Amino acid sequence: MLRISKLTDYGTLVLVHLAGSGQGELCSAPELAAGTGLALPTVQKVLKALARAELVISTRGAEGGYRLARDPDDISAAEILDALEGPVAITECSHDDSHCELESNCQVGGAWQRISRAIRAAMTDIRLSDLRNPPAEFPLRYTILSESGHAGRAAKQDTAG
Amino acid sequence: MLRISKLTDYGTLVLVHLAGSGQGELCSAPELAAGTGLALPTVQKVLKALARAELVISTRGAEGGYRLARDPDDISAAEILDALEGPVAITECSHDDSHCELESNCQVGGAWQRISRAIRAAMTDIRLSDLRNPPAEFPLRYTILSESGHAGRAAKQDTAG
DNA sequence: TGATAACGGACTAAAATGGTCCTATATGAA
DNA sequence: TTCATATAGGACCATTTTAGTCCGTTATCA
Repeated sequence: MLRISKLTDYGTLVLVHLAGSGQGELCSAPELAAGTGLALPTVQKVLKALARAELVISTRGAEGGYRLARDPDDISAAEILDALEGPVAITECSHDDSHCELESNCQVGGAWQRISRAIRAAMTDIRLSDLRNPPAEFPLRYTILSESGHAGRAAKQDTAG
Repeated sequence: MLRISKLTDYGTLVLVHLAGSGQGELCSAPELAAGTGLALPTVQKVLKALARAELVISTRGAEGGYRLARDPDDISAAEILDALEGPVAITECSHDDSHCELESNCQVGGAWQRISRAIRAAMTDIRLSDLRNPPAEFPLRYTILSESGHAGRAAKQDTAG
């Protein structure tokens, strides 16, 4: 369905929250969980990934927590995606050794690549700082691309109530 | 991982093959399976979805088969995706009745929407006719968006050998 | 009437995802 | 030193999604 995972969505939420707390400000995972309304374990998982990707910087120990590694203007949606769901691939193909077995028939590869690049370009253009302003003109429920269907964010965690 | 499914990939392959066979030309599923190197059941499944989406037109009975419903220039990658993996959503959210529970915290929705739109625009620009020319400058194995990783098309079907 | 082919759906196995939890390590304060 | 708090890095399982196959039915042509 070409959808981003919930983890990525949560991660964005967390990053937005972090961006709203001042650059040098430390936020602990429990604080962020409370602030975003997400479950603590989930927030912890997301933060670990973000820290590994060096989008946030962690401080261990009591009074520890997380802060943004860079200016919100310097973090792109593409990076968030990379951090939370790995590199963005369009077609799944061969491993490192051999080419795809259909190669002779495979006239499509380059085209999906063009699509991929366009997607990535679009995501690189969007910065974390852009994500902070809630564009009120959007009903929020429709995060869908095509004409039918619906989307939105549903949290099942009990802490979300 | 923001990847398209294999079915979509296969479908594109089939459509490209169909586009290469002349507009009015009928191709049966077995023919297309042989032509693309994909397993017959898979090709059948893909063709059913494409027929339902009216990207191809089917003719039943002996001597039956499939042909493109429109000019290859009139079929976009976005339509292929819609046909084979449903509408393209970015965040999964609430169902029809209620908004997402995080709505008050959810400052992100609109932004993912912008990304979605950019993605869709990119995919609408790419036409089936574009997919036919194998851009030789691409090594074909790298259908990946970001700097690391690899991609390609791997067929495990025995008919692909 | 029989062969061929699409149609619609069910079904299973494998993989990805979502979410939680556990142990180890680091830090600050009593 | 010891305790409380936090991050780090996994393991773990339930659920969902995806991939792929197969079945019975319907339609068309020879």
